[in-house]
Amino acid sequence: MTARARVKIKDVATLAGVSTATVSRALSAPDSVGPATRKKVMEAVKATGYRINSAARDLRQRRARSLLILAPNLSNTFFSRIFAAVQEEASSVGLTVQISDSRIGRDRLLSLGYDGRADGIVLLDGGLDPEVVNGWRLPLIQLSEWNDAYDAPRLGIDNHAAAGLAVDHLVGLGHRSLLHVNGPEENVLAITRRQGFLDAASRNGAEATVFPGDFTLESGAEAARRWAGLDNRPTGVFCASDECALGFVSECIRLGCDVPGDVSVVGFDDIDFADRFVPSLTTIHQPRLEMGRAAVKQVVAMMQGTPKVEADATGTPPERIEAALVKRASTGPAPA
Amino acid sequence: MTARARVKIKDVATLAGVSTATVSRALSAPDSVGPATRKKVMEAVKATGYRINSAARDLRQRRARSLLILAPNLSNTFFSRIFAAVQEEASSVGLTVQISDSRIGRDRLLSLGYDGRADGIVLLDGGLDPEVVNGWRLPLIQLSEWNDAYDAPRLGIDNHAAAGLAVDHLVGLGHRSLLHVNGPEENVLAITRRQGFLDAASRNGAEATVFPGDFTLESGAEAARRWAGLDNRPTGVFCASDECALGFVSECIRLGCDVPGDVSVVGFDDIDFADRFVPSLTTIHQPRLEMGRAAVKQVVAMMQGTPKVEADATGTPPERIEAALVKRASTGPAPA
DNA sequence: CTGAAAGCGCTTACAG
DNA sequence: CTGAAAGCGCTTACAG
Repeated sequence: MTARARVKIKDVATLAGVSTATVSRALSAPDSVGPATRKKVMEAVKATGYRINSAARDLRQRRARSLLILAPNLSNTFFSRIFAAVQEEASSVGLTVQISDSRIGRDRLLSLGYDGRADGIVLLDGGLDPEVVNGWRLPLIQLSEWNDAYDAPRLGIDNHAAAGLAVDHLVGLGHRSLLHVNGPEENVLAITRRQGFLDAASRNGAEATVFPGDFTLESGAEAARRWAGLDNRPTGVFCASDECALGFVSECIRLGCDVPGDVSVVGFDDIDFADRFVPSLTTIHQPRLEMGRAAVKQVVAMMQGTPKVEADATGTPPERIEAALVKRASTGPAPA
Repeated sequence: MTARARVKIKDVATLAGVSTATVSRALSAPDSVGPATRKKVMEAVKATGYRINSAARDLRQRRARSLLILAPNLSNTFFSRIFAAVQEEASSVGLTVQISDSRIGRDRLLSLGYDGRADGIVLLDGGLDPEVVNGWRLPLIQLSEWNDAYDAPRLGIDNHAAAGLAVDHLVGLGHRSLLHVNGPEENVLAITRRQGFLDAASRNGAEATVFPGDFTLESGAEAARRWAGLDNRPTGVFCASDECALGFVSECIRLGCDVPGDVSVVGFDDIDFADRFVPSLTTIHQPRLEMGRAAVKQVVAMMQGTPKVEADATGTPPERIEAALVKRASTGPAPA
């Protein structure tokens, strides 16, 4: 392990007494060279400690063997399992993974889709400039969040229907007055879940209120304080995210209220802490491993030239992932 | 935005009526070309929508403008803020970030340090084969976890002393019998925290017990069940991680015990949920943003040839980040 | 200030 | 089965 100059294919070729072309072939398609040659090359590789320079190979082959994940906030715990799933699936087909925050400058963002370092994109942000996204010349899939102006297939759960599951659950427990703590105003997930909440409440003939929020713990706590100040407190609460719901629940407890005795709370996502919180959180489960894996498969298929699947006649995006309500301890019968 | 062939520097040069060398210079060092030439080139760039092919530039310059982060578990919430900090800091100096799981095959792992796609590594895993790590020919910094057999500088808090802070806090509250829920057997952080716990307990003349664990929520819950079965239950518990501590606390509550009435619990890390849990968690704060930023600065300095800072005479690693005890609601006076 | 030419380290038709 | 040569898309001494 002494420090040595980087060995390149030419060094191996010289040592083995063959051409670089033969070394290249012996390494990438062993069957295409003679057994004796193969042996000589392999010995030279071992003796020199040669490892291929991927950057050079990538340039020559005009592909990077790399996937780019773009997310609006790398420290969001909702994403971490998706990252892990994407990494695992990508790795299994020989691709490396780059992760970047999608909220970087417009110019830098534009470059990402052009610079020859990635050959596919998994986009977790529905809030980017469509001109930038559509300007990229790379296979791309929208995961979780989406934007109708992006010209790319999407993958995710049915957020509208999922919100309905939460409402139906609360109504089934006897709650007649419902509160929704919203996500960020412009966020497509928030908009869809909110609409799903309103539609389901109306369908069930329940009273519906909406408080602002932004998916965070703190916004949930803030909503709880506001809720506590109400004259007629809704008894069933549906939060746009688990973090928000956990913030809501913990602030309620801090204020001396009982969950679910005084108020039932439902979250969204089923992050790891949801079933460890006290009380454990009733929520909508999003299968994040499955989402990450499916996204990679889809984008890899696109890289290999599979034609995009189009939305069917009803406008339903073709790639639906099943979400489900998980009943836990934060919801119970409405107080008498 | 019609689909068009990728435009390269030659196309720009032709349109502007100059050589590719001049285009290259106009773009990377505008002052080195004449104003009129510069203008012609810029117009041609705009007209063609040219964007540089980074892969080609990287190969020619023999650097990748990219940092590689290696972590043993991408879905671990402790890492997410570090990732975000690294990304932010790297981005501010023009570097992209690749993230990879460090628990991939040995061969694939070895390649990462050789393949010309990264020019620096931030390593968050102390459990890799030192031969592989030392075989890499790239500036590398160990962050959080470390391994004495790695030939690279490290950055992190003083885990031994931090464990002492937790113990002193519990002893100060009157706890005389202490329990530690350990991290994974072989993990250097776990070993160091455990030793810090034992040394501080002994220094304080407190009784000390250690249960196995692995940093996870579930292992904390398991330890709580085991604790509950004890005849003489320790009243002060120090867990090797926040997740473990939250698992311990929630299982205690589930078993009908009061925290901190019956048992005080201290965690380690100060993850986002620590202050939102009910009760909020007393823990050791690790400044993860600072850690991520400092790691990037250090590895960038190494890339620019700054000589490694050596450990001083006392053997103290030079790059210490301050950890601190954060007192919250999960700890209180020992029961009478 | 600008251009012709070499070269970063590979792969791949093409020819034999 | 193997090699000579071209080329992936850039940058950079070198010369003028």
